[in-house]
Amino acid sequence: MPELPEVETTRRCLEPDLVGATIQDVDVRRDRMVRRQARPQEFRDRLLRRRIRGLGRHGKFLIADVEGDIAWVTHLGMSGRVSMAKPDEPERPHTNVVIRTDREVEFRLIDPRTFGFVVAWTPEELDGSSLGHMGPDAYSELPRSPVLRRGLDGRSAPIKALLLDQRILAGLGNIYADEALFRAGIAPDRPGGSLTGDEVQRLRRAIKVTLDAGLRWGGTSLDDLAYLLPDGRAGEYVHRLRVYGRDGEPCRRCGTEIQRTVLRQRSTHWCPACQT
DNA sequence: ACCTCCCTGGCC
DNA sequence: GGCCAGGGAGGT
Repeated sequence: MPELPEVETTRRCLEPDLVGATIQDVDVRRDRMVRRQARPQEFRDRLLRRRIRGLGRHGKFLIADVEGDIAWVTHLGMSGRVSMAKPDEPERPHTNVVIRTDREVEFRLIDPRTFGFVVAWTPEELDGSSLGHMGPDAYSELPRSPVLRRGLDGRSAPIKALLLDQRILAGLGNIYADEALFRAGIAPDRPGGSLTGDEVQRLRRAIKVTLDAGLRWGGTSLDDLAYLLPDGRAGEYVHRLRVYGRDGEPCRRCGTEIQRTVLRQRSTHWCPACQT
């Protein structure tokens, strides 16, 4: 489930331990995790003995700025999470990548489904990657509503699908897209181009409020606890979700039963009374 | 502008 | 045993 609030929460947790640290060891236990590297060996070679200068994020991508103009990029996919642990702490199952530095705790990427990945890219490779074709960050670069509206103009695809398209806006996933549409009072299957100026303004505001709330509560840890903060705590936003995963339960605002439908192969949760 | 597939684990 | 799951690339 890692979406923008989970990745940003992860970033904030990692920052004090990673920024300024020098990478001493790179251990890839599953080759699949470096599948986006042209040559798998390059991941290790480009990071070893280099210093981490900063830690950023764009959309759902975590980006470490490494000496030598290398971007160490981590994506958590569907089931990934990072754990910062002392080397003598037992490893959890599916610890697929371990990176040790000159600091006390090591970076462990745990990812059962291996949809996540790590990669060390040069600036040119980064530009040519999906990261290079990503829209503005939904949290730190959220465009004004007239700009957003131009992006939706003429689009017949459902607004839910457009919110998930990272080339338009980067960072929303299935949970926060549903939550933002509920807050905006907009039905998920509305064609993007059919939204009025007022509706786009409400949607923009709803995205901001939803992401802020998700961040404030440390992100969303669902029942399976696939996502946890790097220190092992659970994100508490799951208790404040308005629609996601609440199908069959009463709408918190009007009491109508929350519906679950499938839109573009993704589960979609919404209140048929509040969202039109 | 769509589907399909990549994986593993958990739940019914 | 079958179905479901936070994401995204790749092919048609």
